[in-house]
Amino acid sequence: MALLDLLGRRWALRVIWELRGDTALNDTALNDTASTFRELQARCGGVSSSVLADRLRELSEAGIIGHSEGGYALTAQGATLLARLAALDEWAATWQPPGRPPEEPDASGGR
Amino acid sequence: MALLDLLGRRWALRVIWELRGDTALNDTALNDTASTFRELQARCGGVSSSVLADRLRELSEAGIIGHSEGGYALTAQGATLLARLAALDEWAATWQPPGRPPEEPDASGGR
DNA sequence: CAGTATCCTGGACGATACTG
DNA sequence: CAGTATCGTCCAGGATACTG
Repeated sequence: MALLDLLGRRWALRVIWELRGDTALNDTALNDTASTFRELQARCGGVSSSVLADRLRELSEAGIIGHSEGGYALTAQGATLLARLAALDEWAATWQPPGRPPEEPDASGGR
Repeated sequence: MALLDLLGRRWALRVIWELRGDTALNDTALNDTASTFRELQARCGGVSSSVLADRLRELSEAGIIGHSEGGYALTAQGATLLARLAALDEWAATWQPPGRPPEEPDASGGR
């Protein structure tokens, strides 16, 4: 699945997660809750700007996020992806890796 | 999501995918369709044995796959994960990365 | 603020050889 | 067949400095 090439990269999922709530009404016009580069960087607690820029470009090219004056936000398509990811996240919450305590709800992008 | 640490690793998803169909009836007793190490290695077209062994151990520790006399198979828990992954795969099929032709259905584990 | 340009390093991955 | 043990390579990611 080529999708995993994208989402498996560090911070990719975290960026999407941090943009939950910032959803564009359509693919070109973003709403006013869009996050700026530095905002995202702060919310992702210390990604280096080079890496963040990489992820943002990749996700943009994939049509998952969009970029406008106001900043970055999920595209309509990105929002549908988020829904599926939420389902995975839900599974991960139920997930009981044998021998370890149940996972805390955690959206961290860290490895 | 720590889950991505696991699934993002090379071949991890491919292994799960190749085991689709080989589902244990419960977590300990595997059915007779379980795949052997060499079978899996062949189906994954050229993973080195060291890496395959790593993935199999990680996925086992995660309770996603199981190992018995007959070979490897998904656990009951692993099967529920597979379902969610299928939903993602489904999304990826609909996915239209702007500028590129629609994706072929592809379960390759390659990067 | 919003990125781009460089350089460096750890560790994942792959190949290969080996044991039981 | 079913793995384990070693070793070398390569590149994603991180740090940092810089431009507009």
